[in-house]
This record gives sequence, C-alpha cells and structure tokens, in this order.
Amino acid sequence: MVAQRDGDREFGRLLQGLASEMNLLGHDFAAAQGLHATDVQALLAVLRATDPPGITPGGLRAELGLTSGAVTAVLDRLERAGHVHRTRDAADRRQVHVHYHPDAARLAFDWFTPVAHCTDRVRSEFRAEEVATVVRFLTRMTEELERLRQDRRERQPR
Amino acid sequence: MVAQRDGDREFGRLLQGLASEMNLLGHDFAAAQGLHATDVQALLAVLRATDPPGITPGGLRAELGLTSGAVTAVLDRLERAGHVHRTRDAADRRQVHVHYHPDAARLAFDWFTPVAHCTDRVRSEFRAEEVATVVRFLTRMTEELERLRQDRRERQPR
DNA sequence: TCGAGATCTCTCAATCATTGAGATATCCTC
DNA sequence: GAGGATATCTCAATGATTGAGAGATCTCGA
Repeated sequence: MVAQRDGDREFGRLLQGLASEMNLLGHDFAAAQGLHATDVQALLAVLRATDPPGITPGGLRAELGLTSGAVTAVLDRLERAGHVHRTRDAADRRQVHVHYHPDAARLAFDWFTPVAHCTDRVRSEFRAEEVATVVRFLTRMTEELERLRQDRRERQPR
Repeated sequence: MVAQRDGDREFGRLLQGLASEMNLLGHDFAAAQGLHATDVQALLAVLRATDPPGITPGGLRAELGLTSGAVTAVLDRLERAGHVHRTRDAADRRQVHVHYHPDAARLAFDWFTPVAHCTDRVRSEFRAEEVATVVRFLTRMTEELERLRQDRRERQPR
C-alpha cells in the first residue's frame, strides 16, 4: 500500500515539517524579545558562528539569503538593541566582524533551554549507535543541500 | 575532549544548519519564481496539506506564524499570480479553503525535483533500518517541538 | 610602485510586506 | 431568536527589503 514513492514523499514532508517547526520557534523567540523574525535568524547565525573571527555581514548575506542593504539594516537593529557589535578586521579593513554581546547569548540560551531539553529527551530515546546514524544523516543531508545550492548558483550566476 | 555537553551543542547546531539550508532553498525558489520568501513558505504549506479539504487561512496563520492580515495579503498575492484559489466551505461558510492550482504544483515539483534527488541520494547511503531510525527521529523531534510550542502558548496565552 | 579591477560594506530612495485594530459574516448554544 | 465565539477580511500606519550606486580597501600584474 505504501510504495517507495510514497515513502520518499513522506520523507520530504517530514523534513519540511521539522524545518517549519524550527522556524516557528524562531518566530516565538522573536515575539518574546520584541525582535523580528529576520533579526532572530541573524542573531542565531551569529551565535552559531563560533569560528573565532565571528561572522561577517557578507557571511550573513549568504546565510540568510538577504541583500546587502537588508543585512546592514538587520545589524543596525541588533546593534542598536545591544545584541551584537561590529569590529573592523585589522588585516583586511574592508571586512567587518559581527560579535554577539554575552547578555544576548545568555538571553537566547535561556530561552532555548527548554528546546534543548526537547532535543535531549528525544535523543535519550535512541541508542548511541542510532544517534550516530541520525547525526550522520543530518550531516550528509546538510552537505548535499549546500552542494545543490552551490551548483545552481554556479550554473546560473545572475 | 568532546564531552556530552559539546555533543548536545553540536546536535542543535546540526539541526539549525539543516533548517537554515532548507530555508535558503525556499529563498532560491522564491527568487526564481519572482515570489517572496513568505509566499513560498505559504505555497509549500498549501502543497503539503493533502488532507482533502485543503488548508484554511487560519491554518496558514498558525503554520507560518503570521497575523491574519498578513495571511490575507499572502493569499491575495498567490491567488493573483494564479498559484492558488480560495473556496468557501459549504458546511461552515465562515471558513475558506485554499487549493493549489495544478500548474503551481507542477512548477514547484519540477523545481524541487533536484532536491528530491538529493534526499534520495542521501537516503540510499543508509540501510533500511537506519532510514527507519531517521524517520522515527524526525517524527519524534517534530512532535516534541510542536508540543513545546503548544505548552508555551497555553502558559502565556497573550 | 602604480593603477585597474575586485571585494566588502554601507547609503538612500522607492517599494511593498506586515502589523494590529476593527468590521463583517457566519456559526453555535441557550 | 439573541449573545458570544469563530473565521476571514479591510485598512491605515509602520518599517523591512530591494537594488543601484558610492566609498573604502585589497590584490596583482605591468
């Protein structure tokens, strides 16, 4: 009754549903903080970027799919609200690095703690090797989607 | 060196990264179709809703985290562009059902076919029981996040 | 060393998506 | 029926996003 095709379809739907649910969490956080959805996405991207130098506006542009003007506006808002601050790169003074303010990190951390508990709870339902499988899947899936986007961008540069 | 805490953190980051990547696919589709990111999210939600009666504006409101005014605007745009159409429920004439136009479905289907291939490719790297594990994980994760959001909404109704 | 081109960020005006309150129509229950 | 609840839409105000272009800095070849 449930053919391979249906399985695939269900699979995609599952992924979409999860992504959508995570988006909504962002919306809720935004509403709770008096921020806008885009600002939250940007803030999370900044928090996620632990590579020492932080993330640049250009990186955010790529990560959020916004134009440069929009990124500047987002960062202005976040900076005005005290969540992040900008520093110029000493080596390449064209570049700007965005850093989060520790308080912003704590705020986000506190708010997302219940979410982390959710993750833990689900995680604890799986055996270690199953978790490893899931991690492998998530990693591969992300890689493949990244590659797909990159390919498309190269094939259609404008 | 990598403690449990770090593992958790990495796990959340993985999920976020995947969700973000899927979001970007939406952005790309939007750009390709001359739509806006929100419109695409809405269109996908409509396509995803296969429960026979379709989805209502209220359902979209919940699914996209928008206000009623915004949903009306989104649907106006999608309807004007010929992607969806609205019908009134015969039994409850307050309600509206949103249906996609077959051409819109085909358009989205064609565009997302390479994405489906991505999913298939990754999927084929896993044994059947591993796929089952991943499906179980995705399902549980979505359920838990849904529940978390619901709990929060009930605790803080306004 | 200099200059052309590339890269990164920001500015600014125009556009248009979103909010939020309220209007309208319909349903449900007493 | 009347009152309250529910679902959607309207509309003015707000402000986020776009897109072109300016400014500053770097890179590399002549």
